[in-house]
Amino acid sequence: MYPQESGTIKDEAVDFTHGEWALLDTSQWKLYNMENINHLVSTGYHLCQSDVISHSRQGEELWRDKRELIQNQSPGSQQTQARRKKTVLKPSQIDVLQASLEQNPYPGITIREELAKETGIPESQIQVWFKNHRRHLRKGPLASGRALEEEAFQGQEQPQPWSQENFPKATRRKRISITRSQTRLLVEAFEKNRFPGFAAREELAQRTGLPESRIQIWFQNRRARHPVQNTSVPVNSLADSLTQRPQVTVQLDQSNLSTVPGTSQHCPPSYPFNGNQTILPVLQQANSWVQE
DNA sequence: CCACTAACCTAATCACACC
DNA sequence: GGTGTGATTAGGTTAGTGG
Repeated sequence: MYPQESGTIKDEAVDFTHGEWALLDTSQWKLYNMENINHLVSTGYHLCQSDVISHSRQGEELWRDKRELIQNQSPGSQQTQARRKKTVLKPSQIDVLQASLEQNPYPGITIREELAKETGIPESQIQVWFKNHRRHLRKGPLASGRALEEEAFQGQEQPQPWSQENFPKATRRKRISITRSQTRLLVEAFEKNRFPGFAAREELAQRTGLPESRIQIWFQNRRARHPVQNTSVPVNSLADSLTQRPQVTVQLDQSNLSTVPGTSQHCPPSYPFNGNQTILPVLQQANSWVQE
């Protein structure tokens, strides 16, 4: 049944022109998202959980990126930066970081700043580098494939030599205090766009005098503590759930997700699937509207 | 095309100041 | 002790780079 036709969600979904994307705000995007789901259901398209979640997540990303791309475009500007440009580390820099990682995978702010000085890499990027590389230590440098992951999962629980407890407690960055006026600027920006890209964060950094990395953290904390507000319109409140924590937990019946044996091949779950998965009330609701 | 990985996200939690 | 909020973490995802 899936895919019923040769088309994909992407093929079926309504898209906008470049100019139309620019005009979309958050709630309009959500409406767009839900109307696509409705459309797919009404045309008999078979959707599984991962489709909806994945499409919704990708959709918001897409919307976010397209919107930012367009908003940031000024006449004559080259390319917009939704993300920081990916830095390619030199072998000499990697050597320094690798040596430090082997000594202590949880370097405090002092060590990170020393490494920043030595390598010329910004401290915030060093922090990210350590975070990304600690997972190699946990999984093992060769365990990148799915088969290897499963093998590791089935294996015995082993004492983790790289566990945080085995290392001295890292000294934290000194907590910065954000003034009222800085907060006002940040909140203002947050209300316009909850996901500022690199360029937008840099601009905010300039305007507030705060480091870009702290602004990124501020937005992360803010998003977590100020979830998207529900409106009175049902379609919005429903779509809100797509970007927030799932709201219902149900016992999943695999047959509800697919009528075809071996569907997992077509429709692999985006997240580890344990049969007691928390899912979104999207399809149910979407179906009920279609039936009206 | 595909593996690798920097950059980014959420969620949970820690830490600390302030009341 | 409760609250607010900046900082850190794990784990998942996205997207650029290079073989």
